[in-house]
This record gives sequence, structure tokens and C-alpha cells, in this order.
Amino acid sequence: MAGRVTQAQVARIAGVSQAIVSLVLNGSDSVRVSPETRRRVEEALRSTGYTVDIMGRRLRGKTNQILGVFTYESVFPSGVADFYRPFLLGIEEEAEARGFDLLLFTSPGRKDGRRRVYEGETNRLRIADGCVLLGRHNDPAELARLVEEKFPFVFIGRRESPSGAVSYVGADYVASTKDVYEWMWRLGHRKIALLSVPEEHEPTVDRRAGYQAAARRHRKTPLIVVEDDPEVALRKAGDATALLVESTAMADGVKAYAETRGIEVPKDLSMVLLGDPDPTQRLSAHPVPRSDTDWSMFRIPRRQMGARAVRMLIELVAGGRPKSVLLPCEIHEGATAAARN
Amino acid sequence: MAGRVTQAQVARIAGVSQAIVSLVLNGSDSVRVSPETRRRVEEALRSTGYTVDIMGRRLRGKTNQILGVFTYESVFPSGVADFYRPFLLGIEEEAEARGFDLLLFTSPGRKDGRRRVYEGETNRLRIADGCVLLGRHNDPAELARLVEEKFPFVFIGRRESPSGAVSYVGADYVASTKDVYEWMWRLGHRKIALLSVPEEHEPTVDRRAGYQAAARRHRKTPLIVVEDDPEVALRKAGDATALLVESTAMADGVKAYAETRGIEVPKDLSMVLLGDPDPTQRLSAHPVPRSDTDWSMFRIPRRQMGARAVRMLIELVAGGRPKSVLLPCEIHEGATAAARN
DNA sequence: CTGAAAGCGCTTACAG
DNA sequence: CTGAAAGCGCTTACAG
Repeated sequence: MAGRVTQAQVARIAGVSQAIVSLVLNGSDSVRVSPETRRRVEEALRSTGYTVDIMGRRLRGKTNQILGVFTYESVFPSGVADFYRPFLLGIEEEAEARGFDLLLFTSPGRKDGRRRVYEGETNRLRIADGCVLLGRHNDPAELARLVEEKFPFVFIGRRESPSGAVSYVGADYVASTKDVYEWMWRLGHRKIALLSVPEEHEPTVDRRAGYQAAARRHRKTPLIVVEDDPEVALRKAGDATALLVESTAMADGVKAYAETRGIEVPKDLSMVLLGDPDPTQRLSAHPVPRSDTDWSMFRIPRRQMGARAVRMLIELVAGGRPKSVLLPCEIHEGATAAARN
Repeated sequence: MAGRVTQAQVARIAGVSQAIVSLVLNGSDSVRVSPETRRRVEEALRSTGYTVDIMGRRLRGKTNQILGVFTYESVFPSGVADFYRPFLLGIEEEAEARGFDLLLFTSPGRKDGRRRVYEGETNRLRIADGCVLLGRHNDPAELARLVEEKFPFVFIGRRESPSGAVSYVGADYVASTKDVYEWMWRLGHRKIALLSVPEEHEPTVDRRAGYQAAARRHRKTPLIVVEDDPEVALRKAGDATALLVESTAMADGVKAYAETRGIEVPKDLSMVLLGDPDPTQRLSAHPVPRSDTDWSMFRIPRRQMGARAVRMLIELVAGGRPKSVLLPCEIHEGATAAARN
């Protein structure tokens, strides 16, 4: 028998009602259907090569074991960026471990070519049991609607909404920056400056907060330098012996300039990057040349974030309540931090 | 109104039947429903924030604009390999352009942890309109069943089945190898040898066929060397001035050995790789160290193959007949081929 | 214990 | 022109 086979067809062959076929297929205790009937149905099942239609099952109320992945940008970018990869790796691993399939929402919204959750009246995500959302773009209106619909979703990256609780998995920039400060302190540094960037995004805000908290704890006056020019930045950092730096470009610039002045890293000056190179920069029109330096830094645990998001989503689908989580970053010792000499 | 809103609920609010709501939503010519009724329905639609349930729509017979992607191995591998990437890139681009979402089948089969299409009686792919399959693993039984079911699918990589026509997109190793031979010929080479590998996979068979055809065309006796040891291989190649090589490892070995003997590449000896480094090797337990040589070679057009597979799949879903396609490879001039001196 | 009926949300052929 | 009925494939509460 070719093409689609339905329970009804199987039933006709076996000489039973369609419902019996379903019972044989899903019967919890195998006590419901008489052995003889069961035998005939199983025979017909085999001979027809019946396969269940998930759409029908899902419509009836059962879950599909499908998790959506929605990204505002393309998932397999060709550029250097490719910063989704580690997230997706974690998502896929966890989904596979938990027995879920992944639905990638790739079809574009009509508007400006930018992807969107809602197309007209349709919530595209609905076909999945729940959805992981990622990407830097943030549409508050869509977010609010998602919350209102009570559709299960988890964001990767901190996301807040006035319309209600949003589940997300973020990286703990505050704690990680504190950790780096403490690390420098243990290495004997007593003048530790923060080279920040002129932005007010959450990661930047959080790094500053972490830095300030750590400085306060050691009763030191925070020294936050927001400066584009490496030369000026280094001058403003004064006699600091350790620099916590937010941007790879700035770190490269400062290090290069310092070395022209006979200041060696890490012998005379320790430098630590606060996170991987910023995806914002990587995706920008001016790609930052890859630095060969083995920077001391902390790493955003992207893979774990992906896995965690999937776990949270599964809980949500099962009826759990939204919650948010910040994951610690792992410190990479690297070659640009050393004990104060 | 929170949670799921159905057409029935909207209808009740608007004081019409559920079918009218559907008509307002999908009405082809806007002539079917009276303006006043339409207005009331649209009002109710807005106030409730109704979103269509794709499952219901699909069940009713419409397509769901979902294409499956099934791989026998993990899709986002962490290892060096990652040879799915270019395929996926093409698949995603084309799917997005055509307005399809992608369903990644990640949940594992029960058996040995290896993924499989059929789990018991269920064809898991069925939830998608059709499916792109990729991966080196090949299960003839599953393939036969897929064909028999008339489920629309397209393989990436040549795949034949006795059970019927299989759609696939492959790389044209025969033509590409011929092209390389002709290229060497134009450069003045008259003794062109093929360094093959001791395998009988389709790509190897095809490369040999292409090589032989080209040699025949120029009335040259083919010289095919199948040899593991670079030293022996080079000796067997005799006074050939151009070598077409199947494996990167062998190419590296031969080049290194040749240079110890004072034979320079490409001055004294031209070498061309027949394809990118073999994924088989990359995925093996003994990863081949990445060669720094800018090899002259032809490249498997993985991205295009992915895109083409999606296009073919969409045709298949729309009722087209299975067909197979071989895509030409692009020649990369590289630095290991030169005119005969 | 066994099996027929109701209904999930939707679209469209069909009757008024 | 307009709108109510049938039915897509499935599961499970419910009646016999």
C-alpha cells in the first residue's frame, strides 16, 4: 500500500473500528483490546506500513516532542561571526538527550525581510511545543504578545518585559567581573582599572556593576575609563597594574601601544578581557582583525546556555513557571595576566 | 484574553459561526462575507488577539511549509569536522527564500543511539512536508521503505536504491576530474597520473572514471596508482609531470617526500587535489593535520548542493517526480599547479 | 472488559 | 451572494 495510510484504512482491513486501532497503538495496559482483535490489528498495521500522523495526534492535545528555535538572524551565517554555533550546539545536544526534535524557524516575515514571530495573525512558533529564542534583536511588542499568549518560551540572553515574567538564560557578567577582580587582587594587584565602552547595553552595565562591587569590597576607588583612543585610555588608567578590558579591539590597541612605550604585558601590566570578543563587534561592518594574543579572559558559556535553555523550556512545556537564570563564566588564564612584580 | 484563542471563541464574540471566521481569515475574494459581518469578525479577531493554529490548518489538508532535515550524525558537531555546515547554510538560505521552516530531526532512535528514520511503526519525518537527508551513513532498508511510502525526500550525496527512483544532489566527480585533466593538458602536461585510494566508494569510482575518460580522449594510457606509501606512490608515478591526488594526506606526503628529492612543486611537478579534504578522513580517529599548502583543487559545492536539494524537495512536495542532479565543482587554481617547464 | 462517539481547530465543498 | 455541515487523523472519556 502506497502513500499515506490512516488508522481508518487499517481498521477497515482488520475489520474493527478506527478507535480500536488507536487503542492497540497507544493502549496503556494492553488489557483493553481482546488478544484476537489485537492480533488482527497488528497484522493489518504491519501489512499496510502504517505510520502515525503527528498532526492529528498533536491536534488531539498531545505534545509533539518538538522544540522551536527562533533566531532573528540567519542561523548558519557564512561570515566570521557565526556566534550562534555554540548556542545551537548546546541546544541540539540537550534536545537530543531529552528526545526532542528541533524546529528551526527560518521562513522570513513579510515586512522588511527581518524575521518575526508573528506574521499577521499567526504565531508561527505554535507548531512547536515551546520555543528557544535567540538573537540580539529585541521586539518588545512581540515579546509582550508572547507572554500574553502564555506560549512557553525561553530567551537566550537577559530579557525583561513589563508584561510579565520572561524565562531567560543569561551569562553572569556581574559575578564574572567580580571574579576577575578578585583574581587580580590575589595576584597582588592593588590598582585595578576597568576599560569600558561607551554603551549602555546590559552586559556593559553589569560589568561595571561587578567591577564596582569588587572595588568597594576592597575599599578601593573604582577607576572606570571610557575612552576610544588606546593612548588616552592607557594614560587615564594611570599607575594601574591590572586592566580589565571590555573590548578586544581596545585590548589589542592598548597592548600594542603599551609595548611601544616599553611596558610589557603581562610583566609590567596585566590585562584581562571581560568575555569573548563581543558578538556586536564581530557582526559589525568593521570586523575586528583576529588577535593572536592568548588573552586572559572569561568565556561566555554559550554551549551550556543553550543546553540550559532547552532544559528550562522542557520544564515550562510540562507546566512549570517561568524563571530566569544567570550562568557563571569560566575563567581562562591565558597569557596576559601575571602576579604583580 | 489569555492563552489559546480559537476561531470558535472569536465566532461567539462576533455572533457568527466559526466557519465565517475562517472565511474572513482566508476568504479568497472578500466577496463571500457581508461587509457588516466581516467588520464584526475583524473586530473580534483584534480584541482577542487570535492566532491561527497551524496544526488544525495542516490537518485540514494544507501544507505546513515545513521541510525536514535528517542527518545520521549530530548536526552541530563540536569537532574539527563540522562538514555539515556548508550544506546547512545552503539549505537554510534556500528554505528561507522559499518561505519554509526547517525541522531538524535530532531526537535519537532507541536502538544503538544511532539516529534512524523509522522508530517502530512511525516514520518520524512525516511531520514535515518533505525531508532532506544527509550523512555518510546509509541504511538501504530505511531508504527502500522511504521510497515505498512515496514520502518526498532528497538525499545529499549520490544514493541509489533498487526499490525505485531516489532524488539526490551529488557532486560531479567524473566531470570535475575530467576538467582537471584537461586543465593540466592545456598547461602542457602529457604524463598525468592519478593517485587514488584503496576504496570503492562512489566518489573514488567516479574520479577514476573521469580520469580514464579524459586520458582516453587524449589517447594516453591511464596511470592509476593505488598506494599508501608516498615514496612508493611517487616512484610508481614514474615520469609523470602532473599528479591528480584523491587524498590530502597522500598529497601532503608525496609533496614532502618529493621535495626531499629536490623535486619542487609546482616547478617540477604539478599536483591537484580532487576535491576538498575527504570528510571521511576528517571525521576519523586520526585527524589529518591541516595542511598549509594552498592546494590546487576542485571544491565540492556544498552550499549550492544544499540549496539545490531544497529546491528539488519543494518541487517533489508539489507533486513533481524524483530526479537526480550532479553539480559541477569549482576549480581552485591554488599554488601547486603550473605549466610544464 | 470492550468498543462506538465526541471532539481537538481548521478549511472548503455544498446547500439554501 | 451567504453561511451551516462535513471531515482532515487522531485520542480518550464514556456508555454498554
